Amino acid sequence: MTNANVRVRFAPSPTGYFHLGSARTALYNWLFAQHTGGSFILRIEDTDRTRHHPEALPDLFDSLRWLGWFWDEGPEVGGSYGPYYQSDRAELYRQYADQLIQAGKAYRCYCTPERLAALREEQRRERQKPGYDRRCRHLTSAQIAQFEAEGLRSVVRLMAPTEGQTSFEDVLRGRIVVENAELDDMVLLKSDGYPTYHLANVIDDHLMEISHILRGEEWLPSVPKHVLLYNALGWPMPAQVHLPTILDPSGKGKLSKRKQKGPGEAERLTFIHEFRQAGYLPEAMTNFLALVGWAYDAETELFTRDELIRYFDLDHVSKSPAAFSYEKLDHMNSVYIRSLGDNDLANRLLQVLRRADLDADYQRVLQFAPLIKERLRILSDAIDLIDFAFVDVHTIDAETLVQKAMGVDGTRQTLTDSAEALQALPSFDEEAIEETLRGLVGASEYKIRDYFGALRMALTGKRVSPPLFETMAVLGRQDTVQRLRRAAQALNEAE
RNA sequence: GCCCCCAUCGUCUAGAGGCCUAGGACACAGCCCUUUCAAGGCUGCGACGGGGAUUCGAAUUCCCCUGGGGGCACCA
Repeated sequence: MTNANVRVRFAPSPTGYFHLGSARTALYNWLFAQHTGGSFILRIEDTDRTRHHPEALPDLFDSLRWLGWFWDEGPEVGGSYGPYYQSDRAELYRQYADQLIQAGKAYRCYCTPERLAALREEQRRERQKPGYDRRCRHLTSAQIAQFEAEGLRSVVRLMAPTEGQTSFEDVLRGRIVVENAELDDMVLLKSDGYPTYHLANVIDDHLMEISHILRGEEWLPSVPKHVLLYNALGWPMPAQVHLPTILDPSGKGKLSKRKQKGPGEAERLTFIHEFRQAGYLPEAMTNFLALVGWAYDAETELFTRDELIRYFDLDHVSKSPAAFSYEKLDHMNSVYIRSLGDNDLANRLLQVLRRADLDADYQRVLQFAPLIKERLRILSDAIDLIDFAFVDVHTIDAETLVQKAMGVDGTRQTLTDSAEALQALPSFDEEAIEETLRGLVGASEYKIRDYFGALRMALTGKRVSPPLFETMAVLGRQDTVQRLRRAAQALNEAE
């Protein structure tokens, strides 16, 4: 399907950092626009002045660009349907609100927040449906004049029908019908003069000529109210597509926008910048997120960006909520890391290592890249894996250095023998190292596992490391021999 | 409480009446490979929530129940 008239928007409100749930919504909008050749619009719904978070916007823009989901219109890129910040459009919303009042389709309500809270409280106690009781719906002009004279603050409410039904078509879910009695007179304009989501979103979607609304399922219940608004304004409604919720990994409840502890005490990653920081690849994030709520066929899970764009369609978007699996993301990320070229990987690792305060140099990282490539789930795994290569002295605990089967003397002997043999090698390359060391193990009474274990420990200070011979070759003769000798020395001192 | 949405392995899913003794992936278990850890290979475990109805035939259609999720603000 190619339709240049497709215009979709991602419309977050800047109240916090860009998180997984919003990201999936943004992605589907972006993919749908790319797929259809339409436009992807970014609009900032900043009409709640009390919840504005100063870092939200920079975080959002950085994250979207990092992911490569560029917007065709919106902040920092412009467009002919602006402004793209709702706070800059406030006057517009007031005009439409006035227009609705003039037409008798909306009215001013002078009820105080306190009265409304008390009303809700009472309704809750009486087990009644919460909702505005429409007290101000039929004020006389005299009453209105009096309230205005008293300087009472007011909001504008929609005059919703009390009987009949309202229905609409959701692309994924089909026809949805609700009783108008369930709807109440929603606030369109707040007392501070700013619009509510409902008013602003309807007006902007219309004026910006949005063709499809792809948004989270949590908006489904408010669509009937929007239908009323579109009707009151005499506008056609864009196609509605309500995306399934992303659930917490446990499958219990919506994925939180805030920090959440996983099993154990580990804090789960929530914000996109955290995934970036941890070393998830934007390609993998895009691929994985696309699959939370959409599938191409029974088999395929790995998609390039272009394939995603080519294959993505609304027909295969799922209706049921999906739990977010961090394990599967990790797996996919590791697949993407393994597919990276050595230079590419080295460049990405360099940043991660330096951020971890390691004095890493490109050449050495490049040499390690192929050795650790298949051992990384996320880029920051590299820190634990090869930090030893970028520190001069590492203290090795004699306790762990000594192999049980070899004893202190045996371990020390192994280290010095190996150091000597390696020192004497004509050529210090991987093959020569392996041949020599295997020869030494064969001549000794020890098992390969123990023998190499001691060397690994001496060299890296770890039980787990990249392959031994390759690591030695990367470290070089001098460094390797020195590490082995220092370790042997440490055993002397420990005695 | 009321309203809306949803329902296949533990999780993500394929499945649009016979191709299904239900396929793939993650996770998990075992074996192989192996200098550690990974990666890789092989094998295994494992699901159509329940009940009716339609039909020659239902995971696929309809109804009820149950379960899960979401919503009921001068927040978006």
